Amino acid sequence: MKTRSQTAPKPLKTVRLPPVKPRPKPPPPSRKKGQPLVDRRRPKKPPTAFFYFMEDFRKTYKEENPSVKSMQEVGKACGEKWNTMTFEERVKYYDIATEKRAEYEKAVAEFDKKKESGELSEESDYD
DNA sequence: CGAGTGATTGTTCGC
DNA sequence: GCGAACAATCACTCG
Repeated sequence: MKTRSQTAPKPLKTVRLPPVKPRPKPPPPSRKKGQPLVDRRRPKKPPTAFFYFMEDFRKTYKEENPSVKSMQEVGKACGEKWNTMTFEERVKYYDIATEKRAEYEKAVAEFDKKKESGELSEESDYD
């Protein structure tokens, strides 16, 4: 047990995320044709540690509460559990999220590169 | 039949 | 520094 660095889990460095606010044109999810829409536009924001936790929590919750239908209740349960979780447990998810963000950063760099190349000049046409 | 809604926290950007 | 907005999930609901 080395020093329990119970400090706030924020070893995250500021990564340059592309502006997600100005959504020029949200691609219709109905477009099942062709490749996943992830390749069409900028990579979406990676899920946060909380979401990774929810991903696992979801299954457990559904198994213990098969009567639950909407995610709203699960979301609440997740938030409550998340707050009761210990720092060490949360760190596990933080670590995943951090790693994922690194990959995302890379994806953005590549995406930007392609954009300049002209491959993704624009959404010429979904079809 | 299609797309939005709702609830949770985390992360990031703009000013 | 704060506010706004978006990330996944999935039954339900409106037009």
